[in-house]
Amino acid sequence: MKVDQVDTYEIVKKHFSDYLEKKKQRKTNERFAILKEIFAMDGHFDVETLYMKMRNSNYKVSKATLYNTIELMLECKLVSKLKFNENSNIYEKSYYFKQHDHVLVLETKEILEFCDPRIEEIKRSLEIQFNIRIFDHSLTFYANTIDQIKKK
Amino acid sequence: MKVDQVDTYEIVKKHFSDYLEKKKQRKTNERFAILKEIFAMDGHFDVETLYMKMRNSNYKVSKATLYNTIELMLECKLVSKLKFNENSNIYEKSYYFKQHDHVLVLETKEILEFCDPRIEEIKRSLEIQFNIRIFDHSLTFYANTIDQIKKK
DNA sequence: TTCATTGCAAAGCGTTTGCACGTTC
DNA sequence: GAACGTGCAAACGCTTTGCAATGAA
Repeated sequence: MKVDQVDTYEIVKKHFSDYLEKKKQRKTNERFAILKEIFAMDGHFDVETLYMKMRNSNYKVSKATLYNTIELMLECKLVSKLKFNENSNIYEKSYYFKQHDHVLVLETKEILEFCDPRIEEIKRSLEIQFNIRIFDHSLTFYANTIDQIKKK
Repeated sequence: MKVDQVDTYEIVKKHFSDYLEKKKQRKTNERFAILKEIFAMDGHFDVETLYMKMRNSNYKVSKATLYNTIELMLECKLVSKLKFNENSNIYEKSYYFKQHDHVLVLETKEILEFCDPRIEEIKRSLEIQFNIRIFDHSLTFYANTIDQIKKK
């Protein structure tokens, strides 16, 4: 099922709204404007880009508010934070995507996504081996295109 | 074979020395003092801790030099950078350890290490699927101890 | 002698904080 | 009308940079 952007926004808006209510947080225009902007972007984004986009939109917000709001979205899983390198945090909207991992292609700066069941198997082995309960993971592969290899 | 610290230092010193020569970089006392300090520490370290240790040692260096030197060690694989969270970069000496991944245990702040051949299998699958050449990866699991689960 | 490397302090950069003002409940 | 949320600018913490002095080759 392909869901267009308007529908997507309405659904995540309800999700966010419910979360705010549950946490007794206020439903401000800023928060919904940010949510809308994030879900209108495709793929991944960083705070600076989001900030610029909102400057140019009809609803300007400060960076403080952006960070505060993204924090709320992280809590309710509408957004997830990717830790590719320590100088630039990248986020992605996450509501409609099942859990996945990433491949960074260096030359093209592409972020490929994949989902491999063997991760889950490794997780189970580790839980038994160390007697722990794993609740999250982060896996990123770094790659070159074949073309790049040939050039070298 | 168990290698004691002195031997370890002599071997990595040669490795580092060779690398500096190859890259036409100077062999300064600071660089070797930092190498010695890192390989005398066990496990992982952050820049601040290393800086403090060196302050109290008989060879004081500036942070600028520390960062510069660590950069060189990253290049020649004597040290690797762990990206657990964006506020605190953690490094580990890496010459004698084969490639491995990490499990962070939240309550105890333990860093467990493991090595699982299934990662290599996933890597090969991705290379074929996306027609790319993967040269590195980063995998971290986040866990709680079973005790912690029970307390909740 | 030459010029890479160093130490120091200042600058950068992304993120957080403090406070007065504005808005939701 | 009582907080909570916001914008702004200043503070933060880690890392990098600029520059004069040092020292490896």
